[in-house]
Amino acid sequence: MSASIAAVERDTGIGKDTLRIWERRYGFPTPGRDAFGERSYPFEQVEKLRVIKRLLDQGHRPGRIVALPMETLMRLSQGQTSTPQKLNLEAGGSTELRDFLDCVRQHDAEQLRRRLNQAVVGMGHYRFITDLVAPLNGMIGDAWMRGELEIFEEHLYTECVTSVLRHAIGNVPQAQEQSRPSILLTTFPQESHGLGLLMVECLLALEGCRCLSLGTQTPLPDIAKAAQAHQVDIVALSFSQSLNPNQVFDGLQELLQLLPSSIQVWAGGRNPVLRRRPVPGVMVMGSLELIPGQVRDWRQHQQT
Amino acid sequence: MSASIAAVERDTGIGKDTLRIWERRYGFPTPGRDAFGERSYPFEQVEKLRVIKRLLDQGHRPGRIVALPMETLMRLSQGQTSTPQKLNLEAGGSTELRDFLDCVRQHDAEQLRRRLNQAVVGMGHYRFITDLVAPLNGMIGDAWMRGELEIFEEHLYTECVTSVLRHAIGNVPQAQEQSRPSILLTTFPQESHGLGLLMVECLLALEGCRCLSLGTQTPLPDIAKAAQAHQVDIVALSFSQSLNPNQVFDGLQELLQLLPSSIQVWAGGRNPVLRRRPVPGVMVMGSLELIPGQVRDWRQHQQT
DNA sequence: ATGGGTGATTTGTCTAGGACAAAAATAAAA
DNA sequence: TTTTATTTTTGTCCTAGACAAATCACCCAT
Repeated sequence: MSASIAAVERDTGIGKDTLRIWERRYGFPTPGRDAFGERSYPFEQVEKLRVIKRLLDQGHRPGRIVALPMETLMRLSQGQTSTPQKLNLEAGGSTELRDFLDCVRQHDAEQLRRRLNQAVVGMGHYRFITDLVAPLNGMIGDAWMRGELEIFEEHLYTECVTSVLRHAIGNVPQAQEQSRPSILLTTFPQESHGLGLLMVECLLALEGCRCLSLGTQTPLPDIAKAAQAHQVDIVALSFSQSLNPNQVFDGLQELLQLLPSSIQVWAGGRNPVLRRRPVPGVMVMGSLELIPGQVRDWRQHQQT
Repeated sequence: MSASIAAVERDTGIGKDTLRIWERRYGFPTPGRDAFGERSYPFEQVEKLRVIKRLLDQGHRPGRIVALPMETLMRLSQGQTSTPQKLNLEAGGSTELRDFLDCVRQHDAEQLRRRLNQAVVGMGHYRFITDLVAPLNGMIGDAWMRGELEIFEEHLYTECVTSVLRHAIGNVPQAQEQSRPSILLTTFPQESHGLGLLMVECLLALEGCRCLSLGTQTPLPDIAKAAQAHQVDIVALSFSQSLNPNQVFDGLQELLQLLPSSIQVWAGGRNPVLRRRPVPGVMVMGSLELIPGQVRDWRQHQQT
């Protein structure tokens, strides 16, 4: 059971060049060679690389951790939470959130979906997203970071929430054709995570915006073309943690050049680069709660 | 207006290695160099590369087309249809289908969604998928191949259909907890196209199967883990044209090894490799219409 | 004409090691 | 303590060569 360098890149998100140079610099990984002299990564090393990737996303540096033994890495993973929000830590999430998490752990998709649907009705769309889905996403992400959750369990969760959210969006009264701002939603080509986008779409629709989603992974030139074809006021993008920070930064700058200055660019999501290295001209939405205010600001500013 | 090699890879889907070797072999592209000696691709060349990528997906070979002037490439794009189905050609699709296509061309998402929703109610779920969505997908794909449709227009279409389909699936009476076969649905990691999966999910749900979708892009080991954790009877996978045939073939074989032989693997989608090089042990669903029959077959076979 | 080999060509992906700018960490100065 | 300069770290790009697998082109026999 061993994988080619391309397969490892795909499964870990670490580039081929990087894998090769780690081998040279840090002495890990140490792939064998197949009959053709090509690198062949044993399964355990791929597992370890995935743990390393997690830790890198958390802020650790390669030189310090790549050569470490698996055991030490696991210990590092345990003690840490990606978002140092006191809220999550002190209570380990409210009891209600824990119930949802337990559904995921027990693979009970039916019940999870049922409860989510109840929550939408009970809490209303806005709070459902800000107070339930958003923190749950964080908890799921953290649990996965700590290795407590399998990837397929996260997928199952994502699929359930997606389905419920899409249904919820369908129930938001459609904005008028001419209502503004009209907003184009999508993600960059490498970004396959579409849940954040859906949450934003719902919140924007609640504010009476005209939403136009292209789904995930739209090439940059096409984002620009769509924005102009539909004459939108704002382009909203979502960036998950998994994205390469450089590509996010470069991509945003490139996109700004492709768009007329009259169209604003809003960026949100958990990707650390947004806070660490803000791109001039891009409005960074640090939190979902800021969205309604931003929409109101836009409208005020536009009326003048 | 010029792009780095990483940006070109992102926007065209052509790998860095490939871009460099085309330059050496075919004399195109001919990027300039920036202040650091790194390749800098002019905008027009990126455009041309995207056209080339389209033609490659259609079956053309690099050696024949990469060096050709833009004008010739455009002419090549025009005359061709990917699926030589007489049906599409002779009438250009029924007039009803054409109406939907026009909605896409005119960027009228609202009307498209409205009409799709009407169609679901009017035709029923089954025929909506087999007689409307499936051929429409084909027409949209062909139009894109011919360069008549922008990528963002295709994205908009996909997003609309996805939304309508998800809503439709919500209305299919949920199968009993214990009903069988229970089926796990997902795609391979490289495959981001989730529409086919949704169509299949809907058809299977109509047949009373217990569907469990993981969404797109699940790593192979996790597909196997999920299948065993949920004790499904069948793993159903969808493969679009864009996927690398090798990866499909290798991936399917690898998956079979990870799964116990009691779990069947069903594969569907437009990817040519499925028909050209069938994988022993994998049931290939050449057409959506075959699904109900296959489910019935499974049940009969299982009762014995 | 059509089906089935066989050799030649095409093509993507891998390998090697070197180079260097940008980011991050550390040390030094205010 | 804050600011500035210097060192280290780190990812990505570079060149150039190699080769297996897929595909084409050709010939032969049915």
